[in-house]
Amino acid sequence: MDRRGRLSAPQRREQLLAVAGDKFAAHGFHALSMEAIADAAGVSKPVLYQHFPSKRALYLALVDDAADELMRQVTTALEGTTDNRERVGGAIQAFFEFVGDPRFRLLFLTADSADDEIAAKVDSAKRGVSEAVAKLIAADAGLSQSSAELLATGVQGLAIAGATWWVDHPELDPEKAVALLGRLLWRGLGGFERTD
Amino acid sequence: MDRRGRLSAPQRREQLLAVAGDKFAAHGFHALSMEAIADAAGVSKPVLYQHFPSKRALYLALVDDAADELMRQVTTALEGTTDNRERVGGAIQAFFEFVGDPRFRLLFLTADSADDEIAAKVDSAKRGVSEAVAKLIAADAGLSQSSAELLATGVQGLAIAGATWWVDHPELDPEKAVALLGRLLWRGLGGFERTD
DNA sequence: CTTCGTGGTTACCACCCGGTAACATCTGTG
DNA sequence: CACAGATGTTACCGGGTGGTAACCACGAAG
Repeated sequence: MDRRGRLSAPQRREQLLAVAGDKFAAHGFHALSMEAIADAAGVSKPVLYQHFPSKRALYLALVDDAADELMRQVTTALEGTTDNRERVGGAIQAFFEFVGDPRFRLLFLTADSADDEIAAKVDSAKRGVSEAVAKLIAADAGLSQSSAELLATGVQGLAIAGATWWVDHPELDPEKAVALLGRLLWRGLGGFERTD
Repeated sequence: MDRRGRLSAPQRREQLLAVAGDKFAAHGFHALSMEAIADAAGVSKPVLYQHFPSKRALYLALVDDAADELMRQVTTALEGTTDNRERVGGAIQAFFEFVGDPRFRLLFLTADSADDEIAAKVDSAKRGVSEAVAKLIAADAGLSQSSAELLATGVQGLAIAGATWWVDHPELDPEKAVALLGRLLWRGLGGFERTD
């Protein structure tokens, strides 16, 4: 096979995507140079350009990938049941599972308007998720489309914030964290008052 | 007075801060050059360096400013009443009012890890707000410190997401939007289900 | 009218970074 | 072996950007 670190084209491409995802998530689009990515992958710059025509194209490939993956996980969670209380918990859990993936940060933590095209793609990815949630809310709560979108966007924001907080505070049991956020979303803060 | 666009040092400094805040909010840290800021202010680059020793220093000044202002508005809203239901509405309204300020985006939309020092400052600003909320939650709900922090972070995420969504959808009456999010936070999604 | 402080400009440097051309090295197959 | 094709590397270019040195213009005071 391939001794001395040489990889086949598809393998190399996968590795580069993985490394680039990691690094972009950690440093953001502008702060990370193509040479840094190449170095991190143990390879030289032209190899990178052999697989991706430009820095933007590389980033876009990662964003596309992340958007698909997130959408898959969320819709799976939402379609897994018809009970809305369960849907809430399932969707939050989907975010908790996805938050370990560096691509998550690419979508939600890197608001860095790297480029108009990139920003548009990130936005559309977010909108995809929140619209799926908004449809359910609009249907089951009888709210207007825009009201439901507002709530869905808020819910998504809560899930993102909660999940990313948990990454930095793993001392809290993830199941408990999901349960807490689920209870907050379903019963509201009022449900926590005077629970003694 | 001074004709021909010449400003006194303090006036110029204020103007530069305002312009830089606007532009940084729109483009992010890395994508915006010092020359672009100077141009937008109708002035040449060295003038900028006359007032701020470096690009980072300029950005940090803006972040500090934004953090103070946000903290002031939120604590005002939280201290204005002892009724938690009112506190929720007030805090959300504070975010809606602050969201028009370009400095808001500096804190919440520009996760662009521009620099370790900057990232630390942005994080501590966010934490200041969420800890204020967490204290109230911990006190009134009898939850552990970490659980309360998780919920507070989630609440903050919801408020940010809701407020920024509204900026792009001004067709929804802001008072109605605040009321909807407040109801969601207080009563939960369960409170929206059709009861007919 | 000179002089001095202050607000401003032009022109430049050094460096970094995206992207490319030319060259080198390995592997499989007749 | 020969050689063809794919995998990688060194070395470079051109443009943009943070930051600076040197110089200019105006107004007030003696």
